[in-house]
Amino acid sequence: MKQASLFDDHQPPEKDAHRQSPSPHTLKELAFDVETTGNNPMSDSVVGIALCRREGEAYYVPVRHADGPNLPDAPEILSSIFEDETVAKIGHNLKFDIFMMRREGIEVRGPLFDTMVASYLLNPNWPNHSLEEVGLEYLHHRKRPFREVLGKKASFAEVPLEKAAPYAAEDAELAFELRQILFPKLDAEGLAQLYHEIEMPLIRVLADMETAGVKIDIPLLTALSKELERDLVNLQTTIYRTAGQEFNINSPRQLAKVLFEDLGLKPGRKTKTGFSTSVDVLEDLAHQHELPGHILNYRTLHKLKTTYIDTLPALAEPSSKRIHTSFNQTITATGRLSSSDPNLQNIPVRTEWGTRIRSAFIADSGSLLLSADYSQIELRILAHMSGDAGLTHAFQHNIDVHARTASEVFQKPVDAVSADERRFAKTINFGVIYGMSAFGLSEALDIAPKDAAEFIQHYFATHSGVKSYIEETLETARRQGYVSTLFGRKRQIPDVRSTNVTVRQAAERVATNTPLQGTAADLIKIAMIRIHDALRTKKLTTKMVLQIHDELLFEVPEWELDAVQKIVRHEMEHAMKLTVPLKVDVGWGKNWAEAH
DNA sequence: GCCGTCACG
DNA sequence: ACGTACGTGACGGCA
Repeated sequence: MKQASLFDDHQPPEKDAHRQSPSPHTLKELAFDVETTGNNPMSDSVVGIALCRREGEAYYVPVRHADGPNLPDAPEILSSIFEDETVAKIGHNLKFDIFMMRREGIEVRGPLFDTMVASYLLNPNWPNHSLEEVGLEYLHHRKRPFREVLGKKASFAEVPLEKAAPYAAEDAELAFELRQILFPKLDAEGLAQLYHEIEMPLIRVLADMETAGVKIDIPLLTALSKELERDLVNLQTTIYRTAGQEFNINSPRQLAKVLFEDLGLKPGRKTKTGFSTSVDVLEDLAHQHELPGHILNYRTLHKLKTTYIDTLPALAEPSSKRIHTSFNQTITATGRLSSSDPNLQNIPVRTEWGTRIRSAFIADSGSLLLSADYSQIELRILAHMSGDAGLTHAFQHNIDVHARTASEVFQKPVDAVSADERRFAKTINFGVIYGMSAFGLSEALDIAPKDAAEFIQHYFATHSGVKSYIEETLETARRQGYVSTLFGRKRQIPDVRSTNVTVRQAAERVATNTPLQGTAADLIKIAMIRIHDALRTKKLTTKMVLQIHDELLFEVPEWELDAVQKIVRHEMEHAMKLTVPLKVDVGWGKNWAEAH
């Protein structure tokens, strides 16, 4: 690849070298890449910006290099280009670039073409859609490692310009060339609509969510930490006394030795490395000995303390007390988002301690947190996609779907279903979504595999629509090698053709689950885009702050509560027109625990 | 850097 | 006989 830049001749640039750039108004498409001091959008700053408008012609505009010239009027030039709605912006991971440009006071406007997201839609199974990987795959271009360019310098700003400029220019040109390759592929794969109508608009929504962040109550977490520390010390003493020795409770290996060698308890499952000490094993052992119960308590509290209570305050912005997660758009194989650094999609909820931790997620003064979550979204999608008569009828008439499943599986009137039978049915309904096996269901219900097989048989006997839907999905997967969501998102599942039974059955569960989980992901993404739009159009200052797969969390000024509640409910319930209604539960309060 | 474990949907 | 529910991310231990 030709690397053209303003500084190809390795001469220091003229003071107004950037004026060699063509007039922004002649550009219709612009590939760009922002070079930064690091990769933390909250704390790092822009070093320079690479631009490419045609093959073999890339420019680098230094902004904050140690060796200058750092073009004093670059911001005006750049904003006139980047804020031009008629210029499509091409980049690899545009969310990051949008962030960094915002930090420079420049809003990236116009249509987006993100080559990282394009690569993700083409193959969501890939673990890594970095520019290095994607460039290698589609352009057979081996990118020079950033580490190598950085050398011993602490920041890209200290890399000499004659070295920095060609490197940066290459990134912008790579994005430009990837766009030429990936655009036709998206079209050919039927992914263009999903890309342009969902994934690209979503980038700005996610950027705004990450910028907003969510406020935490640090004094509350500090108090919880102290209380938890006392409990843990007490538990540790109890554990050492009960075990008759001191050991590292957090070491599965040392724990296994204590339980299965020193105390002689009967081991359950084995892992690759030794006997398992996981929760289901310890629960069984708790019938034989006092120790496993204490270990389980210790593990739970230790997990909550180290992962959440002690970690979150350190990650908050000191001035605002807000936490800014990353919402990753190109990670999951099904189309869901993921959240990291920190993960705010796995904040505890199921226990009393979970509630206490959620009460530390708070709204700013004068505002409330509003939570809106889809009720049984994947089962409703299953009803729609399968056309199963019973499931569809239940949702259309707002009937308790788990009780109804119980009545059919246990062959008794809905009114006669016991709480236990309903719980069983709920697990079975989850099992259907996961592509259940008799073994998996037996583990989940703690019953014999034979009995689980019987439940499954009863289930499919009374849900012929679901049965044939799953059979057709698997047949389609075998024929075309992939499965699709309602909105056309694809996931390749080559292993459905494997001759290895275990591998094939695992692939079949994936093939069953992916259209359901993936359609739910499409649906909430549509809702997020429309809500984001509606909030802006109506000039509301409410901020969307979190997405947790089937739930959206908003920070709402009190006087906007009524209006926002209506918008959120409407957009979530009408994101797609299905044969069954979508139901959304809305709640609000001063903290996340109250909002639920 | 991998493993086991466990937090969530 | 095998070895199994679907999708994630983060922690501590250990090599």
